[in-house]
Formats: sequence, structure tokens, C-alpha cells
Amino acid sequence: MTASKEGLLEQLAELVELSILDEGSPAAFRVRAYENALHELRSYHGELESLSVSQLTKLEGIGKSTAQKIREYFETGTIAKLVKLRADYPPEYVRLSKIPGLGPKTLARLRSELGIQNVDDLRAAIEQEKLRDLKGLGEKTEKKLARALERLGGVGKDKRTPIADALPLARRLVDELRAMEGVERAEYCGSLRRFRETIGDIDIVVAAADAAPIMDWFVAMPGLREVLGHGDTKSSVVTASGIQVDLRVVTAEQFGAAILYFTGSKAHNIRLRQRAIDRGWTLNEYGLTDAESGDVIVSDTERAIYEALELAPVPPPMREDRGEIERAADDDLPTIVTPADLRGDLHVHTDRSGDAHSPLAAIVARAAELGYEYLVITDHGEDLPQNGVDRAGLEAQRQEIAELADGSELAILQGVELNIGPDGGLDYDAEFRAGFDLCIAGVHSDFDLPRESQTERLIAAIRDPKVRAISHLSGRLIGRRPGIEFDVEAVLKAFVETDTALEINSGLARLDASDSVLLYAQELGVKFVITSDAHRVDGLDRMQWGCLLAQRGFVPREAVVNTWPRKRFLEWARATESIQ
DNA sequence: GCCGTTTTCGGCCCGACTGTTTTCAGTCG
Repeated sequence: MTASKEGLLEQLAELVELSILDEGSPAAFRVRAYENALHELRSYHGELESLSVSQLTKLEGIGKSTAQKIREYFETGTIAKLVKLRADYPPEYVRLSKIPGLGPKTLARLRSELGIQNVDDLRAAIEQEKLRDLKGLGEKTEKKLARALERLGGVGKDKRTPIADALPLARRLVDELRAMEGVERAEYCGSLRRFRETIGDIDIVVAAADAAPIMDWFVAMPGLREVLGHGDTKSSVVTASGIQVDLRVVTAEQFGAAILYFTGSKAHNIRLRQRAIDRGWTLNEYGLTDAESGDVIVSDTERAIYEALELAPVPPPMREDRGEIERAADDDLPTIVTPADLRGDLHVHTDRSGDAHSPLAAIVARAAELGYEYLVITDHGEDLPQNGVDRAGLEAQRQEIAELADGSELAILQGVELNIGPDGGLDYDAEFRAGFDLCIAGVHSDFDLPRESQTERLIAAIRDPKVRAISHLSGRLIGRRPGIEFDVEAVLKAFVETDTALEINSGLARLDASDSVLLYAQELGVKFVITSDAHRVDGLDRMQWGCLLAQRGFVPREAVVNTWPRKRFLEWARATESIQ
């Protein structure tokens, strides 16, 4: 493999993983130092390969030792320390560390005292009941590990669930909890509230005076695969679908501190706690407390805690320590977009598309109810097998739209979602495409082309004079299909040059473009559209997800074209042939 | 391994639960 930033990040991530085993703790200072360096490099967009050791050490969290490892990687393609760790901790041994309940300390003892090197060794040792003889281990631990081994491969520590699978479950659980007697507040937290595209487990925080009945209900819910823990204020279960859910109960006064704490991210929390310490306070899940007197300063709302720390309140999706603390301190967070800010939907399918289900009239009626000023109908272009619409179908639709638009407050425009062919070609011909009010274009096929070809086809579509936005940039389906690989920087620069908008697709299975692409795009000054990509009428109501994704990318409201008033939007939509 | 208007040494974020202990270590988030 040739040296690249991606390759470096992979090797550093492996260095973190193996160092946990070597140091015996994920909290070891060396491990955390590597993690901090990795975190910094992930959000660094510039050219890394050309940086010297002294330039690298200017980056936050990167000292001489890590800087030298980075140089070593670019010069030799590998890192000697990592090579040594790989020899000490071969992959089959690392696999053992994925077993829930088995940490680096126990693992090291299993190896040194019982000679266990891999899963087969562990299985044999458990069958021979050897583990229970080790000091500090017992029969229960042995049985717990036996159970964990049975489903290894299914539920490991690394397993993550697509947000589309976790979010409905979390919303249902929170609704049920809120309806319970004695429950004052309930909220899902964790990576789900931060709106990450995959989540490790569902964290729910409840405010209630009496935790016991809630705990009892939770561990006795129907359809659970396993109860992992059942304490006074904290319990964990695994659902039949294999998703772990953690529930924590606090008092109403502690609720703000608790959801702040359990929403994370870990890196964001550490920054907040550091800020508290600098002021002579401590911050934990129960509140912001004076370190000397033990008096609680604030705890009931997140906002009050941020304000006490002299920070603007940070929306949950931004809490990844990607610059939000500094911007909150300067009161310079981007103005977020909410569904109420959206004045139109620019990517909607009717039942003319083979994969969509609602008639035009129903779509239009719902868009009007949502208070939109404009709506662009974008059925699939004819090159999409099965689902595309031919010229005659679109011409008939044009007539239907004209009739519905007559006398309507809502501006109904006819657009189309074109297919970007393998070489960047588009459906129909330029003359026919010119008849639409707005064209968007997206990749629906040929996901396996080489990176160069993908970059070229995207740029060709972006440069087409009629194309005003690119739908679901990568074409990925989270957890099911990886997106196409392409040169992100080159593609984003083409967006800027042509004033083409990058779609923020609200479909939970897509959430495309990804947050990291959005972060980069907004830095470069790209414009955006937040769309529903609805394939049935209720899909129009999912804009909230696109808005949360936009927050993850620090996308400011002003850069989102469909927050603009109708006149300004139409001017942008029609400013086509001018820019080439 | 990183870092420094208290510093080049000595710090580095915090707590619940479990299983094994009889005061705590390990794991997890």
C-alpha cells in the first residue's frame, strides 16, 4: 500500500488498539496521547506528507515522538513501534480483546498463566473450567465469558448499528418511558443524540424521584435477549435485534448534567471538564460543583452548564471536539438550520418513479401543509432501470404540475433527478433537460469504478450547465453499501467553481454527503440543499434528520439554498448557463 | 506520550456495576 493520509490514520488507529493491550488500560497516558494525535489528524485537512517533524509538533496533541512516527510512516510506509506491537499481539490475540467483558488486564493474565493465545484456546480453557481457578476470577466470570463466546462474531465490542435501525427503537423506548408514572423527563443521548451515522449502543437518561420501578420495568421488557446489568440507577440490556440499551435514572435537578454527560462525545466532555477544573469546579453526570465547598453550581439544564463555563450552548451534533469548544467560547458557532427554516423541498419523487409510491397531488398537498414556498418534483431520469421515467411521462407530468400550480400559493417546479453515468453522461439530451426548472443529478450505478473515474464522472456532472445540485454524493447506504471513492477536494472545488449545491440527504439510510465531507465543504464555501428525497408522502416530514446532519457538518444556515426566500432561490436555480 | 502566565517534572476526567473481594480491581461508557 502506498503511503497516504488514510493509511497513516489506519496505522495510528491500530497503534492505539495494540497499545491498550500493551499498556493494560485504555486510560493509559500513552494510549490517550496516541488517541489525541489521531483525533487531531482526522480533522486536519491540509497536506500532511510534506510536513517536517517540527511543523507536525505544532499541531495540538502531537509531540516529538508521534511526529517522528508520522515522518517514519511517510518515508518507509510503516512504523517500527507498530511492527513490534503486531509481533507481540497477533491478530488472533487481538480478536480476544473484542469479547465483551474481557479487558486487557484479564487477557494478559489468561495468556501468561494459562497460555491462551486465541479464541480456540479460550474456549478449551473454559470447557476445562480452568478460568475459575485464577485469583480474581470465578465461576460467574467463566460462565459470562462462555456466553459471550457463543455469540462472538455477532455482538462484539466494535459492532455498530446503522442509525436507521437504532433511532426508531430509541424513540419508541423514550416515548414509553415518558408515559410511565413518576417519569419527569426522558431523552436518548450518546452517539444517537449526536446524530452519528452508526451507533454503538442506545443511552437513555430518565429523570425520576424513584428509580427502582423504572429499572424493574426496563430489565423485564418483552423481547430482550439478555440483561447485562441491573443496578440501583443504571441497567443495561440487549434487545432481540442485538442492540444494547443502557438506562440511567437521575433526579430532575440532575437531568441537564446527566444528558450532557451521556451525550458526549468523550472528547467533548473531557474539554468541558478541563474547563470546569480551570475554574475551580468539577463536572460530572450530577452537576457542575465547586471543588472546595462541594456546592452544586448548576445541574438542571445543559444550557446553564455551558453558560457557567462561559460557552454558547453547543448543539448535540456538534459535540465531537472538532472546534466547537473554541467557537462556542468566541460565540461563533454557526447558525443552525431547523425544519422551520426550510422554505422548500428540492428532491421529491412521485409514483411516476418506479420506486416511489405517492401521487403528485398528495405530495403537493403535504408540501403546502408544511408551509413551503416552493417545491421541486424530481422523479428519476429514464436511464435508471425499472424506476426511471421516460420523456412522455415527464411531459404529461409537466401538464399536471401546471394545473396544480394554477392559483396555488406554493410554487411547484418540475425538476428531475438525473443519473450520472459511468463516464459522467446524463439522461435524455441537453435540449430536453433544458425544459426543466431545476435538475439534480446523482450516482445510482457503477459503484465500483476506480477512484479516478468516479472523480471524473462527478466533476463532469457538476460542470453540466443545467445541473444545480448533486444528490447523495457518495451513493452509500449506511451499513449496507459503501459509497463510491473519489477525490473529495477536487470534487468540492468543482462545486464552488460552478456554484452547484451539495445535497444533504435526509434519508436515514443515506445521510449523504457524510459529516466529514460537509465539514470540508463548508470550509471551502460550498452551497447546500437539505432535501427529503421522499419516496412517499410521509417522507416529506423527515427534514429534521437532514438538519441534524447539517449541524454535524457545521453547515451555516446562510449556505443552505432552500432556506432562502422564493425570489432569491429562483434566481439561483436559473443562474445556469452563465457559469461555465 | 504530551504539556507548561503555578511547570522541563509531575500531572493527565469521572463514576456505576460486577464479581470477587472483606476494601478492591477490572470493565465499561
